Amino acid sequence: MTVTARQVPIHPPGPSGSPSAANLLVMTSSHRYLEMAEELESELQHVPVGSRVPSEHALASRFGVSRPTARAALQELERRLLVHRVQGRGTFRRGRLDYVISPAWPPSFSETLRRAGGVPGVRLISVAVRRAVEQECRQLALPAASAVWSVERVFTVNGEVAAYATSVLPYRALPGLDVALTGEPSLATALRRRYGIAVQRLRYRISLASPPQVIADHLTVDRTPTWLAESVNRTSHGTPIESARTYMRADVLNISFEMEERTP
Amino acid sequence: MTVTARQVPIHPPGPSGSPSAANLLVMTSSHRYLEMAEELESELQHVPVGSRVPSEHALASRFGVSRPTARAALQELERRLLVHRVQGRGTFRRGRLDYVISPAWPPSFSETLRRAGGVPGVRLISVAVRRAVEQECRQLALPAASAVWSVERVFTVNGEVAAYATSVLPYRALPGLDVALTGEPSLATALRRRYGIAVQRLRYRISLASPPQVIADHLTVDRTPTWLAESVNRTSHGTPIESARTYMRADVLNISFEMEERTP
DNA sequence: CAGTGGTCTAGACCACGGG
DNA sequence: CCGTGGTCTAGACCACTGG
Repeated sequence: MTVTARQVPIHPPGPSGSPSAANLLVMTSSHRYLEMAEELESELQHVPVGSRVPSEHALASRFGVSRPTARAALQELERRLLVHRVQGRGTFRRGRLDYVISPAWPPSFSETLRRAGGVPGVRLISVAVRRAVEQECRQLALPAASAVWSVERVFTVNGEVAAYATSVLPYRALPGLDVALTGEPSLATALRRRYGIAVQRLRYRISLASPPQVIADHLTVDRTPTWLAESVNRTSHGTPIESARTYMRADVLNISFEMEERTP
Repeated sequence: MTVTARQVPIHPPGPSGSPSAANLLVMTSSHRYLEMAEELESELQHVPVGSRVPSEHALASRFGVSRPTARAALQELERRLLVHRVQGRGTFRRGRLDYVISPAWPPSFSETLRRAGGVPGVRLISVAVRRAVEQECRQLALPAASAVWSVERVFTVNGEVAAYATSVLPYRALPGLDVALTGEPSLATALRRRYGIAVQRLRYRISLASPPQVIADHLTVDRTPTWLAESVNRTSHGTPIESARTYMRADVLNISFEMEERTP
C-alpha cells in the first residue's frame, strides 16, 4: 500500500487569473519570508560554521522586500537553530555540538564536550555551605537538614556560554571543597585529585523547559526553552555524592540521551 | 479577570522629559513587548489550560501599543510554550503533557500518554513492504536487504496532533501485519494480540531537531525544533522487532527521559 | 563613525473560523 | 458576516560593535 499522494486543491484560485504562474505567485507572495528562509537554508547547507550571513538590509534589497520581512526570514532561520544573531555584529552560521549522555561514560561536562569535538571551559560562580532541603537529602541519602555544599558554575564551549549548573554535595564528606574548586573548577577533576573519588552516573532525567529569568541571564539568552537535566552521581562505592540541575542552551548543544542496553 | 487595570505610562516621552522618570521610560520603552510578556506570563499562571487569551487587538489597546508590538508579546509567550495560536480562532493557554520514557515501562506511545493523563489517538498513514537499508538490517539483526514492513503513523493527544513515527519491522516474522494494523492501529497491541509478542525497549536515543518539511506538515507545525527519538524495541526473547524514528512536538509533549539506575 | 541588529509605529490586505 | 491571527510596507529611533 502506498501513500496515495493526496491531491491538494489549488490554493486561492484567483479570479480567472492566468493558470499556473498566477497561482504560484499568489501562494508564494503570502509567505514571502518563509520562501526566503527556505532559499537561505539551502544556501546555508554548504556554509562553514561561523561564517557571516548577509545582513537584514542586504537581504531586503536582494529579495526586494522591506526590512521587517527580511528580518522575519532571518528570525525563522534562528528558530531553526541554523544561525546566530548578535546586535551590532551581524548574523552568523551556527553549528550545534552533539553532547552525548550515556551510562557508559563518566559524568563530566568537560569530558563529554571534548568527546564532541568542542573546547570546554568552566567558570566558578559561587561555592557556599547551607542546609539541604528534603529532596536533596533524599537524593544524597543524607539525614534531614544536613549541611551541603552548593556549587554554581557556568560552562562554555568554544568561548560561548553553553550551560549553567547548580550542584549540591555532602559537606562532611568533602572538607575544603571550596578551596579545591577555586584552583580547579572542574568538579570531576577536583573530586578525583583531592578526595580520590571517581564519580559515575546514578540517575539522569532530561526535559525541555523555559529557564527562570536569573538563569536565562547567566546563559545570555532570552527565555526560549533550554534543556534541563536533573542528575545524581555516585562514587564507585555506590554512595550518592552529587545532585545537580543543569540548564543547557538548545541552540548550542544538541543533547543526545542514550539509554543503556538492557541485559536480556 | 478584568481588562485594563495597570496604569500604562505615556508613550512618546517627548524631549526634555522629567529626570529619573524619563530614564525609566526610556529603559522600558525599548523592551515594551517583553514587559508585556512578563506581565501576561504571570497572569497566565492561574489560567486553566485551554482558556482563551486576549486577542492582539485587545492587548494593543490595553497596553497602548501598536498591533505588531502586541503581536510580538504573544509570539514571545508562544516561544515559551505558554500559549497556542490558531489563525481565525484565537490564542489559548497551552499545557504540555509529561511524557516519561524509562526502561522500566513498556514502549507504547498510547500507554505512556495515558500514564501522563492524556487521551491518546493513533492514525495509520501507511503500511508498506520494502527492502531494508543497511542500518535497518543492523538494528534488527537481519540479513542484508531483507524485506521489512514500513509503518507510518500519526499520534494525537486530546485530539491534537502530537507525534509522527515511521517504524520498521521484519517482514517474515510478522505475516499479515498490514491487515492486523488496519483494525488495530496500536502497534504494541497488534503485536501482542496477533503474534503474542510483548515488546520491550532495547535502545533509545533522543535529541532535538528541525523536522523535514514533509514531517512538519504531518505534525501541522512550522519547522521549529521537535523531539526526535530513535528507538529499537525487542521481544521478550531479546530479538529486535522494531526500529522507529519518532518526531514529537515539543510544544505539546515535554519528554522526560530517565536513565536506568545502574546496579552498583 | 558607519553598519549591524532590536524595537516600534500606523496603517494595509489576506486567510481562516465560527456564528 | 465579523473577529481572529498571518503577512507586509516604509519608514523611524535606538543600542551595540567595530574600525
